[in-house]
Amino acid sequence: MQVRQRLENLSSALTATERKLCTALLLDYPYAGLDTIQDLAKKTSTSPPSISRFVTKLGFQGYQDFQRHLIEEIRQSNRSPLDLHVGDRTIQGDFLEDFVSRAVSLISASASATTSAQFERVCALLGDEKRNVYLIGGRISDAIALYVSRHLRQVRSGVFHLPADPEIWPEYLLRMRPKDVLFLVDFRRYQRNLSELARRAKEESGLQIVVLTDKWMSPTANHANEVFATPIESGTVWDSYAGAMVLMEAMLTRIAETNWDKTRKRIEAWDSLRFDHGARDDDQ
Amino acid sequence: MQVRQRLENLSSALTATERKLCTALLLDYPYAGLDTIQDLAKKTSTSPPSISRFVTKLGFQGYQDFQRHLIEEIRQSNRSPLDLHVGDRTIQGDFLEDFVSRAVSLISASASATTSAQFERVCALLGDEKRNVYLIGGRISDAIALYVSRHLRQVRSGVFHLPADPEIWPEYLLRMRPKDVLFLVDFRRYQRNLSELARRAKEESGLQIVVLTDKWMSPTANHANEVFATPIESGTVWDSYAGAMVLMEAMLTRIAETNWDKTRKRIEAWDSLRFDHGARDDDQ
DNA sequence: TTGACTATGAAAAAATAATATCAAAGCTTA
DNA sequence: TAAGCTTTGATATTATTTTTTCATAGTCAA
Repeated sequence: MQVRQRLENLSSALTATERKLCTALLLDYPYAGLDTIQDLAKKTSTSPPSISRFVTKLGFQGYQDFQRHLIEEIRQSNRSPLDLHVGDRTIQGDFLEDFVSRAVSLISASASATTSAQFERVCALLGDEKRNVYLIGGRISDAIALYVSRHLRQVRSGVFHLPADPEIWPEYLLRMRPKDVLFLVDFRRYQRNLSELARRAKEESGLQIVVLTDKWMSPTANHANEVFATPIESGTVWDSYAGAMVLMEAMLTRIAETNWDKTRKRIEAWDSLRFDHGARDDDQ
Repeated sequence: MQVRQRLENLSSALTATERKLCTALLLDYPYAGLDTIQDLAKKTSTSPPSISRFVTKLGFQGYQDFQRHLIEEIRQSNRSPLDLHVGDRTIQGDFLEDFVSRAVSLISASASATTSAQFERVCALLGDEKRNVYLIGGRISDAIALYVSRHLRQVRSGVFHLPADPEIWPEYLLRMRPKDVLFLVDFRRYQRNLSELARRAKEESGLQIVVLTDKWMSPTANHANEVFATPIESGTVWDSYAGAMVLMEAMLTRIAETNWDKTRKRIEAWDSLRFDHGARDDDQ
């Protein structure tokens, strides 16, 4: 029987340490198990005895026997590297596997819903340090806005994540200049106050507006210069923002790579200033 | 350099015994070299010292070093499509498309690094309304924690997203009870104050700790009852949290579907209470 | 044929790795 | 809260593996 399967079979009867080991073994399967018992213990912050007991529990004679099995598995599956992956699949509970395949199609779809010209335009816009960037999202989608703003701040200055409270927005509205960019994330159930914000920002300062939304198009999109529309229907009770997330990661990567020299210096400077006890800075 | 290549390079300068070894190694490459030195000696009718000398001659530190190299070669040759990208920084062809294919492999990998039993356990834990849930993440990964907490709050009560400022944490620490759950998101560059938080929370209230991290395992994981380890290497300048994100979405979906009746009622009640001008509530 | 050299493996030594033991810590249950 | 059970890693022990040492056998040139 595959080691992998034994892990799965036993996984309900594992102790905390054993679960840690199980996780580590699966994450870099099957190579993690080819380390010496000491190295593996160190990497997983457990101890050799625990590992020894664990593999016994899995039904092997000992650690070396366990390793021989792993090697044998590799050898067997070598004929087609795909075997390993196919093996992976069957082990997963249906739910996760199923969910992942849906997410994968969403992601592919959201990439193809974006033209590379548009993608490049937005990257250039957000990467342009002469423009301030203001970001905000809806109740849930603000997590994406936060993710983008935290990354963007590592690349450039002039990034402002608007607070949730609309009372404070005017303060930002007053600061916006025509060259600036307002980046809105708004998925369905759209929030009226966001499109209100977009309208007023456009009216008062005429800045560029970029909206990340779904195919039903948030009303915010009416005021937008650029719209990323990503599919979000996962066929489950929640919408999935995975497509949007990957699109944003692609965008952030593009921006950072385009200005890599500057980015690198900025991150280095940033690191040297980090409070090492790790107080996280607030997005103002 | 590949072991194979080293063998070929040296093949003209080999003694009789060494040629025998060379043949045996190539005949069942690379697995023959994964035997113990004694077994290999027996199979090739040579002796351990000869083999030891031979691998030294090939340029390795010793037999174990030689084996490590072989394992690394196998690992390389079984690389997933994702890994193949690593290294070539400059993405040619369509940037987006390429990025997406990397993300897809990350997502599949993070699903296969999680056993369904573990997945179910964590879902049950976070879905259990008798337990309060506290969430927080690192500087960037807090976006994920935020995403999870916003969703979770639609499903159940007793969800608290900790603020970034550690000064305020004690207030939450005092509230934590043994049955509660602390959900931490911490990807590399780990933040010391998060593991400090985990340690103190564990010490003072003995609650359950669930950690979402990467394969290098945040120090936070030492205090954890459950660890989700997801791959994050995108082969670009930033790590990608897409795998983690999808895993979280799967989890949230699972939780919502399990308690669907309650969830539906909760969302309906929530909607009727919404300030329609859409002031977003703060995660306290 | 001899002597100088190399190649080789048996045996011993060393290094390394794995497991058993045990005390302490953690968890459960009454 | 205490007693009893389980889990855990430090330490000690044992087992295994690898390398060194060294004597012998083989090879080649003179």
